[in-house]
Amino acid sequence: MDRRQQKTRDAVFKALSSLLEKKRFSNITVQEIIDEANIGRSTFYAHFDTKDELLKAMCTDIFSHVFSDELMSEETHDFSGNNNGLESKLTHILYHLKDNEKNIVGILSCESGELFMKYFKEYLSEMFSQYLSQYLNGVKMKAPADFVINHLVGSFAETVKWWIDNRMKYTPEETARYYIEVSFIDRIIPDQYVLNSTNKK
Amino acid sequence: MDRRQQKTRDAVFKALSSLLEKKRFSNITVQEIIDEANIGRSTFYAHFDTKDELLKAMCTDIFSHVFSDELMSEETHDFSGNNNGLESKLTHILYHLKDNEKNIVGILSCESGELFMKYFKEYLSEMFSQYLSQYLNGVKMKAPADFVINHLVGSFAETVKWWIDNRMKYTPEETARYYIEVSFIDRIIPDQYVLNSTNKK
DNA sequence: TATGTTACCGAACATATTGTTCGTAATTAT
DNA sequence: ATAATTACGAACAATATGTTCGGTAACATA
Repeated sequence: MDRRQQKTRDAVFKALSSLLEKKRFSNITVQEIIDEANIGRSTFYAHFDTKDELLKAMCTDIFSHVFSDELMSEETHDFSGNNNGLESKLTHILYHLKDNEKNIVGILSCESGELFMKYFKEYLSEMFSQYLSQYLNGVKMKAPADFVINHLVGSFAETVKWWIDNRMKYTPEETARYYIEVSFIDRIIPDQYVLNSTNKK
Repeated sequence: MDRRQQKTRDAVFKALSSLLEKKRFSNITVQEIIDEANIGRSTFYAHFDTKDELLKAMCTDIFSHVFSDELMSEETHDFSGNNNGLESKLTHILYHLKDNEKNIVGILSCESGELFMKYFKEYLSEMFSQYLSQYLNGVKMKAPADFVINHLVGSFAETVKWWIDNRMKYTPEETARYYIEVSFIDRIIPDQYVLNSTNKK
């Protein structure tokens, strides 16, 4: 990619991020973004068709780092704790989010976080579905499977939002622990399963 | 309130509700609302300063019915189940939401639900805080109290969204049951507490 | 029924935002 | 060096916002 393109793209992301700290997304004008990023009007529209596309691109950019290929794979080598690696996966996500702290805080603050959360949940949903598929059949619950997934995704997203709203004053490990503590994950992935895990085919 | 005012207000709410079924809130213009409601331009602005104020008024209107005074009080006479009336409270909320189904489905559909959810959570948060204040001190958990409240509120809100997205095909009782099933409420309000509840001062 | 009040109408207006076009200048890759 | 790509910025049409105001209709009260 041309350096100029990358430079423009970065400037726009940074500008939007900065503006989001002060006002909500829908009340930010393209002109403000242009001024803040210090680029030409036509340049903006050469990069993004609309303001919405810009936000989408920005979220996609962030999540491509947060949800790395490694993370999305079912193979995890950390089985510490009694939830078969899930907790370490979540901790991992939180660390990556912290790396992007400057951008994300802007997006989430000032009542504009809903759009970010929407995209975030899409990624989380895929991760949880893939990860839990091996367990869900064996669990006896009244609630439908999609409800269970939705619940786990939604409440982890809420956890992240709470964490960021609290300026990340808790460590990723603590935060992931809190989530596991209030979730019912121990009823889906019982300790027993971990003990027998070496015997699974 | 003047009948004309009420009539105009209703027409605007109905119009917005209808438009929200087709497109997201931020892409709806005041002109479209005016045309759909069949009112004069100046009339709209006499009622609402901005489009945002309109949505807020509409949500407040709905929630004033859903979160009735009776519901918000700590005194509940239904202690069936082992969660000291919480489940029946939630079921109650779901029934009221179903009464407003026509309006709510419009608000929640087409990627515009986030704003509704925001206001919804504010009400839920107050309810849960008030309701759980008597229990939280006695529970031994690592997670901070505000995290716990946030988790319960967020995941119930997610439950409601899931329920509505599924066209309310489950009954309020079933849905509340699913929520209680995946929550950790039984660790906050143990059965034992209910048995002793007649002895509390 | 008469009267004062209030709400609605709708056209017109200034202002602001959006998204496009195009000729020119600067930067980049080879 | 040079050809291709990108950024610039002014100008533009189209659309949306929020206000003003004179006239009309509906309301409450007596």
